[in-house]
Amino acid sequence: MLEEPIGDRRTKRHEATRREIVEAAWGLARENGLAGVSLRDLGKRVGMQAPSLYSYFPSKAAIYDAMFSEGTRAFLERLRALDTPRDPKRRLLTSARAFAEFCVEDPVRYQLLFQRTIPDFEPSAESYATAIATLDQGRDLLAAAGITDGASLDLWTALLTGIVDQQLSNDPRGQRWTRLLPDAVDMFLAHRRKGRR
Amino acid sequence: MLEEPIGDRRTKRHEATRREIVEAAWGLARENGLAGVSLRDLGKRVGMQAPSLYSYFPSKAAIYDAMFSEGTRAFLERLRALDTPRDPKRRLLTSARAFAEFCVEDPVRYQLLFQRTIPDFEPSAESYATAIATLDQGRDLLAAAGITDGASLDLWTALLTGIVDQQLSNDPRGQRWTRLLPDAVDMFLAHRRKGRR
DNA sequence: GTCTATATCCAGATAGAC
DNA sequence: GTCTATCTGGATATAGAC
Repeated sequence: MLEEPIGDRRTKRHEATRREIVEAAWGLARENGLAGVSLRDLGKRVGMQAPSLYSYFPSKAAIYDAMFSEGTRAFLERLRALDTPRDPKRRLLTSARAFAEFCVEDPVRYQLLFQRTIPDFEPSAESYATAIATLDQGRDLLAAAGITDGASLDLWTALLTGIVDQQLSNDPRGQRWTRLLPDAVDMFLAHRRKGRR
Repeated sequence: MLEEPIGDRRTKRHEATRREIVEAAWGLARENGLAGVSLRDLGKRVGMQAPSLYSYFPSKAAIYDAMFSEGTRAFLERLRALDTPRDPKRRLLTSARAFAEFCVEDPVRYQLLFQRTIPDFEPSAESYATAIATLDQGRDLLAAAGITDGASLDLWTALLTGIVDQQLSNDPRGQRWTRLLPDAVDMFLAHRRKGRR
């Protein structure tokens, strides 16, 4: 029972460095784009030579994977932290705003999690499972707002992701599209009411 | 007046080869992704060595640029060929369908024209000007359907591009989202009528 | 764990013979 | 116009000394 704490300390140090590397990778990605992260630059940023990174990650893809799983975890926490107003309209708007804010506040994370445009990167099975569970959570959230049928879900996700996408593409630091969210919710819910009559 | 035809013939041959190269580039892009077009592969495909391509284009970016301008030209022609029904709803649906079809029928072209995710490629000033003129044409088309105020335009473009984007990302060869277009037009126009009351 | 040195591969672009 | 040969520079990853 004497060596265990030492092992723990080593493991902790190791873990801390891994986190440091991932953090630096986010920084590089925000500066040069996701595809612009090179192991040379990354090593430089954390103060080691590129090959030393292989003591912490078996490949570059593993670093992307760590970023991906960190992103999904953050998204899940954000969803869980939502309060759920009684009014369905408020409920839908709350979740829509949460999603839009999450996307807009970090475009690179949005790209990694939701756009999947990175060459040669597929999330590991483990990371992917977490992501799926998170999307289920999102679907539950919409169900709580009364949206359960497939066509409605598809129309709503198109509308919401369209707003986010236009915002990020055409006005990344403003609110030109996100401010339309209340209007979009009104439009969508009114249409659904009409459809049910 | 004797040498001119010869010069013409040379120019024509040159132009034909340029077109052949661009055509091959589209093919490669569809197979390996836009970023996956290499001059080596491209040369192989048209039956010459990579350096020979420089007799036809001054750089790789110039090839992308030729593709870009070809794409915008095709889009412009598509818009011009639209008939414009009297009924505003039909008019909006017609243009929406035309846009969605144009995007979905060639995802790589969509990516090049509308997503701009290519590393180190910016359209030349000339190509860009054509693109802007084309977008103006699109805006006129929406104006003809009665959409002129900024917020409405933004909401509509978000909805339409959201549908296209979800279609391409999640069901590239199906119609899961594009079939919602009539529903989307209904929803949007009903909301506008309500807003005007 | 970290380093240097290197392997391996691929890219775009250029030089110069023919 | 087309070729071969090469330049220049980038990437990920590995070998092996310390």
